[in-house]
Amino acid sequence: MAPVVRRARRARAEEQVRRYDCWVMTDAASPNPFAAFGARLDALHGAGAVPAPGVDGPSGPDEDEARLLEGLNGPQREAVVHTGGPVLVVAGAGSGKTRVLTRRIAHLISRCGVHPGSVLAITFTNKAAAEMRARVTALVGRRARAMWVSTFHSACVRILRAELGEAPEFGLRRNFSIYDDADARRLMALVLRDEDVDAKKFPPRSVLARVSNAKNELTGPAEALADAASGNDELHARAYAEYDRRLRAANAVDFDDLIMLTVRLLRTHPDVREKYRRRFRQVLVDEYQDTNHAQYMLIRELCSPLDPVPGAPAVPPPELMVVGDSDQSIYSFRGADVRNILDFEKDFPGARTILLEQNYRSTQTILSAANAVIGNNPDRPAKKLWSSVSGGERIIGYVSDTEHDEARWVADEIDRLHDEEGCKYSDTAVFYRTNAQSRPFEEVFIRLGLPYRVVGGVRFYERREVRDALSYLRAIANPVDDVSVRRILNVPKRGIGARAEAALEVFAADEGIAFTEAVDRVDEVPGMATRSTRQVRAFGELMRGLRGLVEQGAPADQVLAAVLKDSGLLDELKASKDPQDQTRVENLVELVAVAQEFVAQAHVVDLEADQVAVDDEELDARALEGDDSLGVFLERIALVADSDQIPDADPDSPGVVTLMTLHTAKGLEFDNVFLTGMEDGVFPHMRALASKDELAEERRLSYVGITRARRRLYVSRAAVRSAWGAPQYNPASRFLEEIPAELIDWQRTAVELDGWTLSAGARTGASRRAAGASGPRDDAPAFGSGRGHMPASGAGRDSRIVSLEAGDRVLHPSFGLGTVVATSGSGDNAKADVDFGSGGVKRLALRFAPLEKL
DNA sequence: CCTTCGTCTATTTTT
DNA sequence: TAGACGAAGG
Repeated sequence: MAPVVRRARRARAEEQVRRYDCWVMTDAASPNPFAAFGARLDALHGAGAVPAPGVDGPSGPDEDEARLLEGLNGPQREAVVHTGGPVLVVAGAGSGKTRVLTRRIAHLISRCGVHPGSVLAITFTNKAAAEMRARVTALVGRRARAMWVSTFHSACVRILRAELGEAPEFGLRRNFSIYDDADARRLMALVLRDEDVDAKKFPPRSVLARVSNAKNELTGPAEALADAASGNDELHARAYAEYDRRLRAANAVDFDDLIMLTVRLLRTHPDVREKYRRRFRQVLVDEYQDTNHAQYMLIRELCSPLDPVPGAPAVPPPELMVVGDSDQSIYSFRGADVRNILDFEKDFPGARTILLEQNYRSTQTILSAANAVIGNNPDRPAKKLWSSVSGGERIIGYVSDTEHDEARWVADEIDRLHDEEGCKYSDTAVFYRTNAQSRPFEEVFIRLGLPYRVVGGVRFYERREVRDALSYLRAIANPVDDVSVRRILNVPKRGIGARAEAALEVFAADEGIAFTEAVDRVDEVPGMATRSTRQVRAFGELMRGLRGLVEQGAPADQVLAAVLKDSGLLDELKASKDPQDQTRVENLVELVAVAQEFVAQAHVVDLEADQVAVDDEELDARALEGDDSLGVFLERIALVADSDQIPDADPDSPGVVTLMTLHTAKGLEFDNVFLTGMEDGVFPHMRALASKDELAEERRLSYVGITRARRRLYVSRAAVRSAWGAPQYNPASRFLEEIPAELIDWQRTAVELDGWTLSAGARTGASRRAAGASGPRDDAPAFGSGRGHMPASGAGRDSRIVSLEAGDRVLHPSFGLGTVVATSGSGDNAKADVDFGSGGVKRLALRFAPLEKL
């Protein structure tokens, strides 16, 4: 890099650090979950609605048909106007499905006389929901507000809160808590401990995963027990039953319950079911390929024919449109079942299928790469995306020495795009497979003063102090929520230890009362030290005071402020000398700001409600929420997703670079996309290598990643990557090799050095060799810019293996990366069976084999 | 009862 | 690397 440029960069970096550093840090740590809801409010005010580029311009309620169909291709048009039966829209990446969905809703409302309140649109994230609402509002005006546009989970919460009165047998009241994963894990850990289950053998996490699967299949605990085919199954079923029992006792549900219980409600209460079938005449589901069985059944319940009413005219069943792409199914680990979309025509007889194959997003080069990669998946309905934008720049590839160099290269290239090509930072995104990979990027970006934002990762709402504060709120809103109460019992430290907690627990169990009640009756609890008794009593006082505040109608932000102050949580952190605690204070302050914004927006919505004629049912729903500021706030927080936190691009600012996992990237698009960590073992992930199905899912993930790019796609990998201490030498991702070579312009490639794959910059004079087999090889210049990279460690193979055991990862000069599956013999006869993946399993004598233990 | 220190182990993706 | 957990000392 020329000195002048470097100096200029330094100056700019300093400036940007000044301008952004603080901002970047706090913002990365504290996303505002209500950004999405802000968009909705903007739309209501007729300002800042979010039209897609060149589409959906502002318009009035008297929109005429021609206008709604303008700019649509044949199949899109058909999807918009089709009525009279179920429709499946198979929408390839970038084929304009959001446009189809929004235009269809607008068309239904303004041309078909469909009442907005009878539209139910389900999206994958709150952000997508907010955007859809805004775009429909831009087309048909504010009457669109009566629509239900939400995620599966929010829609179910809404139905449950409204209808639980009809179903006392569920044992839930309307103010139920929603447990997230961490809460659920905590509860399951308690269950397993009390059942004397060995936590080593059955980690709460994995037991919970099975419970989750069962719920996604709509299997209850009794049924799970009946189906149990082994002692193992039985153990899980019993844990499931007890876990559920305690959830109900705490007046709480987990994520999976939201769906399962709603389905059960609709199945067992015909009156409720009929009510919603009558109400929702038009049902639209986005990302249908990611639905699980429970969600599928929910849709079925909602869209099946109505019971005939004697003497009344027959009401036709609700109309259903689902939109999806089986090639973008990337959530099967969470129970998503591609068969839902593949079997749609079978499940909904008379269904029409419409294919959207024209891509409006990417260049043909990018699409060719995507098609080539996804073409390697077996059992895939043939479809080929094509672009009207022919050609396009070649994909740029880069092999770095280490993950730090990779990050450095990415940062330099982003800078170049910004300086030379006039790209805004917000036009660029960096994707990786796992959250842990964000770190090197953050380090380099901070150093260079590149403004960035990490989406996901250690999330704001998962931070300890934030969870503590929220637990207070939940314990206030739902006093029988034992998990929350116990979490905060001794936070901040108030001298209530494990002994006291156990005594309270035993008392609660004996008396059959909630933990909170045991706290209130602490004087009766046997085995309490007087000292502890006093502390527990003070805690009870505190909680009663805070609940009193809510009863007086205090809004969420005030309750939160009182919690932080009265509990001493804030004081404890402020007094701490641990520098981390200062960040915690900032996070709590940020949480208060979030609550304030929530309250302010709720207020605006209320004002709107006064001005706009809203239909009765909308008012019903509002009445349910209106008096419960705290409850609604908690619910919103529980249901925010990572991708909800992505800021809308502001056309005037240079914006920030977005860093996120490939999963989070679904549904988004950027001019410039960096696909990083393209290494076998990283992406595709190690754990997926063994299974065909999982590998296919990884490939779909790569397809999703590639198709996020509008104009430029970059792929990169590191020859050496350190993961938990030790360096890993990962071979090139197989997905790289599935991209036709002529589409990639390698700016830097790897060479093979005595069997070691290293990137070009690591060559050390003597033993260099031409580019070998294990990396992408091409006509690229061997090495350029002379930035003085040093390989992380020498390529020497110095250590003779002393011992190996199953599970160790090893490197062999010709077979490559492998995993030890078994060992045999000892001393000079020691042998190891090593699985080299595509190279097969080899039995190697340790005395001779040039193995390197990693 | 709380703190501290050491050891251990886990690292996929998330509504 | 870090975060979580357990043992032991204050």
